[in-house]
Amino acid sequence: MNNRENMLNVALDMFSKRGYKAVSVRDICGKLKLKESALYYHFKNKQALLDALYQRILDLIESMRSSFDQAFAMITSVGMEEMKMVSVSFLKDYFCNSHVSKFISMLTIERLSDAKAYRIYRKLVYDMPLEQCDKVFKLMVQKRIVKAAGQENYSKIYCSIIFNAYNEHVFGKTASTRAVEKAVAQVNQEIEAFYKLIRI
Amino acid sequence: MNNRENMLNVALDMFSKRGYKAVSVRDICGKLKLKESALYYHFKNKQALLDALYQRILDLIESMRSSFDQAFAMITSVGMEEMKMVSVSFLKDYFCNSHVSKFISMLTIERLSDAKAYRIYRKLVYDMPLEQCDKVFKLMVQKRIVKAAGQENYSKIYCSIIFNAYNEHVFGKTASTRAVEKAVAQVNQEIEAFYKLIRI
DNA sequence: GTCTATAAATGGATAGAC
DNA sequence: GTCTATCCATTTATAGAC
Repeated sequence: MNNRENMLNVALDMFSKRGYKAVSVRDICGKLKLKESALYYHFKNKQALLDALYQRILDLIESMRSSFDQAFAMITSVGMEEMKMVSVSFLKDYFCNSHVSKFISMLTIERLSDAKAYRIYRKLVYDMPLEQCDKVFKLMVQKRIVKAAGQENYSKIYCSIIFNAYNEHVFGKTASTRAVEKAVAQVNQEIEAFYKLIRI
Repeated sequence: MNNRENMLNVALDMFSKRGYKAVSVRDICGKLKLKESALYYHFKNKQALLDALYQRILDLIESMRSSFDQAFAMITSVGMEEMKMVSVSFLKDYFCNSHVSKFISMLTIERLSDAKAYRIYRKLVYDMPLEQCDKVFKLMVQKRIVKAAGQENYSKIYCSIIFNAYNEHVFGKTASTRAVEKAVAQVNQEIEAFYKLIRI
């Protein structure tokens, strides 16, 4: 029953659907069945609520980076089945993670008018995924699993496929399993097609 | 000096940056150097302004569909250079078109809480592009330019590449030529890589 | 078609009691 | 930590003059 936590969770949920500016402190407190003054006890003002959420994402990104690195250290080879498994996990555990998904929605709105949100969005959606993919494809080229020619484009195309499936089927939907399954099916199919094109 | 037009243009510009709810009628009229009552002469209320914009996009989509169809009717063959040209034109004239680009931004925000915006967004960003691409790839398979195996995934992957380049470099930026050039460079490179993978 | 003036609602934020 | 009560700015929208 930590209300500070609740406030952050409810705020994230509402900001992710309508955007920071469009959600009032009254709205948030209404859902929490608390008065505004209760919220102002925990946060200096409305902006501080948003800043606290930004800090949470940054922490989350770092913790994901280290789990990624740990998992990668144990990889020895990547065939088609492994690649499909990794892709689906990437989609499900990263993009579709209920927290991450809400952050992406919120940042999608805020980045248009907030430079800080823009930087965090890029980190979460482009820089981090691309960085990890590059490591995997480099390994695959080294092991002579995929063609060396055109390797500098693999990560971008690969990430495009996954992010696009997320965007098309899951983005903005309230954690619908149906939507996730659709995205997974699309990723499985397209990643298989892509793998067949690049393998030696 | 048609003020109704100006109102729509300014509203679109502001909605695309901050979202419908976060922009006040005062903001819009401030930029127009008009009083709110002037706006309420042309539009029943704030919502009517948004509805008029939605109608504009729907009209724009239809007009684009017919230009696309006309251009397609004249195509006889598609080699690598043609494919790159079409891709760049797709990116520049469609997604980066200053009007379309603002609509995409606005709809990106509104679709999260507005079912109508969601439908229009899908039409503009997924359905229309995919529909056109399918026609081109079918022709390419028929002419034995690209491999038949995996053809059902070509359009999705192709559109992912282009939309992702748009999203990464252009989305949300105020019509920066620099940003467009970056996206064009990325598309050129990735589409070439993709073409080499699928050609016979 | 646009202006001034103003109503009515909503939103951010604080003081002080419990 | 939360509540009641309240303040003041912002916002949507309208009436009536020009």
